[in-house]
Amino acid sequence: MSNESQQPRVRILDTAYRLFLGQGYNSTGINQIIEEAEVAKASFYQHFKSKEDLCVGVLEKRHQYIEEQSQALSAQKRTPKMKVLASFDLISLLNEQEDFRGCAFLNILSEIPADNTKVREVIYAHKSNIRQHFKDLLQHAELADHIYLLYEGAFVESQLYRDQWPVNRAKKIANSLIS
Amino acid sequence: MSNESQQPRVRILDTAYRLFLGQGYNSTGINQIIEEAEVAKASFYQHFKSKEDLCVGVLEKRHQYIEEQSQALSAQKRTPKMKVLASFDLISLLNEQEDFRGCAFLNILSEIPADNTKVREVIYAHKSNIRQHFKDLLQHAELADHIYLLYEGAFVESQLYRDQWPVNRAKKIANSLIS
Amino acid sequence: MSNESQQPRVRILDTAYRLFLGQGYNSTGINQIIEEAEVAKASFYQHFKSKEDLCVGVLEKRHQYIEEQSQALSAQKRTPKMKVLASFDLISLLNEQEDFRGCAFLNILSEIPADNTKVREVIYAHKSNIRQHFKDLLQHAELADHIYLLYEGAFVESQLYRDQWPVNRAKKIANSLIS
Amino acid sequence: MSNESQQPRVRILDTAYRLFLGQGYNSTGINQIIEEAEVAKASFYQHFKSKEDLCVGVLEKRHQYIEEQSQALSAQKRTPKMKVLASFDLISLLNEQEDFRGCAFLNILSEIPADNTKVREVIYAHKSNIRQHFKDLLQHAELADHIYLLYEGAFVESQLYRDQWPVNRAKKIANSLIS
DNA sequence: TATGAATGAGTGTTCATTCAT
DNA sequence: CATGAATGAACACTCATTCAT
Repeated sequence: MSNESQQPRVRILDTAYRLFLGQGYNSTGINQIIEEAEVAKASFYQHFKSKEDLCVGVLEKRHQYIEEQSQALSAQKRTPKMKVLASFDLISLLNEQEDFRGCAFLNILSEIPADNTKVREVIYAHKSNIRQHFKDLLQHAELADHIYLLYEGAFVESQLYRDQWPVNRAKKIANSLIS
Repeated sequence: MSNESQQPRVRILDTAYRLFLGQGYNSTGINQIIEEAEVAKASFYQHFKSKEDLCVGVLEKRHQYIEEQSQALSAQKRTPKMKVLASFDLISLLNEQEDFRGCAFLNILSEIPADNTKVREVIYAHKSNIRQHFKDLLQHAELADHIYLLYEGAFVESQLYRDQWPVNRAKKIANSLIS
Repeated sequence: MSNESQQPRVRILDTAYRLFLGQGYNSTGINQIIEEAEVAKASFYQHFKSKEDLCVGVLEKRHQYIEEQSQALSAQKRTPKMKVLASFDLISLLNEQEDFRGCAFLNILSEIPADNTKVREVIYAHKSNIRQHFKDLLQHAELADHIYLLYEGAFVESQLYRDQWPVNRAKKIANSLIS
Repeated sequence: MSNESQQPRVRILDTAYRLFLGQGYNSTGINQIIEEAEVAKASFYQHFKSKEDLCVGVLEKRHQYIEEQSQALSAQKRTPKMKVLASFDLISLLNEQEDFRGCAFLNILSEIPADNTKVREVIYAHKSNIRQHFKDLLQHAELADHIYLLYEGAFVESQLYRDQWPVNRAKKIANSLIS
């Protein structure tokens, strides 16, 4: 499927998604995006009113992807416990597929100014969603947050160590925690 | 104590420390640093051969600060368990003092290119040190990593939620985990 | 004809041409070029991806100019011998017009790092072209190179002595060499 | 013989000589010189009041070296003709030893502003000296300048072509010119 | 709707030189 | 005599964004 067979907006979003995740938000310039997406600069600003706006779009796309993968992995499992543990498999999968780039949401959280409300809200929504997901499955708020913190810690640490050990460890712990 | 009463190198490092932590690495330009540190641009490059080099300096300073604070809080405690729990108090303290900016090391990890070895190594060393700290105190590798992942998760999540709940939760869990 | 009546790319090239020839490549900064060409800095980099790229452009423009002048002078002459001798008149003309700045190609050859392939190739192509020109006219390779070396020597020495004597002498010798 | 066993002035001069010839005048910064010469910055300015001043020193040293080599090659020859031809062997030698960097005097002539009288005079003196050398040997002003122009052309062209052909050709021509 | 030329403000870095000690 | 810290100005280059066509 060639680049030109897609709508400009889609091409921009796909390209930015790939670049923001692969090399970071600040390290990715508008020029690189429009060049690789093969769109004109003004076309870009027709579809996204700013780089920040694009960032929101990318994070929403990422959210959707994470959701899909999560549900795909979860669907094969029968018990809530196994569904929870599947979340850690998702991190493993992303680490492998994307060479330990870590959590796109947390990375961008570190890159944007603290007062960037719009982007922060998308990140907040995504993470709250995951947190709630654990709560829904486990029906035990404290345990859910325990798992959630392990999940987040494992994600961020596997990026730092460029190794799956934090995920493996966290999953093992989670397994022992959930009755 | 006025700005000029310090050595230029100290002024640069202090300023960069404050700015990198407060507004991020990429959002802080050399120009802002030298202006607020009141040094000439070439003076800056006499003391630090690049911005990356300064970043290493800042992270080392941060490491030192974290160590000092950690030991100060830890010194008041008698048992290993209480010393471990004191680590969570340190996050609480930093969150309060620095308005939930999160972990400087993880933030910068997200900001730099993945192949920046020098900076990554400082970050790696700092985090490995903390991980080892828990291992030394608890004499139980698995438990130590459990605590470590909670610690990291709590740090990163309190930045996102701009709230102490993740630290409080993590500390409470840690308290129950350690016999 | 005012500056603004031209396209930005043309204004940049004309300005750089004038400055590189008049004051040297390294002594001419991008800032001076864009200021005198009355274009924004980013506009410059839209048309030329680097200073080196601009240098290539300037040398190509110079090549064109030399060719035109050479053919203009040559066209009036009937015999190959007279056409060869006209080449020396070209040096005289340039020396007068441009105050003995010497050969732009050789000057820039001295200014750029030895491993700058792109620029070197333009210089090489220009000089090879001149050398071949003599060979074509004289149909005698050894004689042609003899003339070529005198031509180059005359160009470079008139720059040093800020005087036409080397050109006059070289032309006289050439006259006596060609049957 | 270690670096420190020499006087500072000598170390600076030797280093600058090597660097100016090897990588060019403008591409060589004061910092690189003092670093490789292992002298303090202020020590440098004690011995040379400016970079231009150092340049004069380097060119004088170069002049001396060329003279010595020239006389060494010349001394073995008996006739004036053979002594003249030895000059071309010198270029060959330098091309080999110094990887076709060309004539240091002409290179620097191209690098400095046209109004730099002090440096120009050293260059002028050196070249006048060579020109006079040919006149003295040949006792025939026109022939001497013919050889001189070939000599200069050969020097500059072997730099451009990174090949000995111009020197070989020029020497052969000179051989046939001198009775 | 789509374009690409144009922009001002900024990036990190290096220059040759001076000065207090 | 020797030092190394300090400097202002300049370096080549990139940023996200706008606007006339």
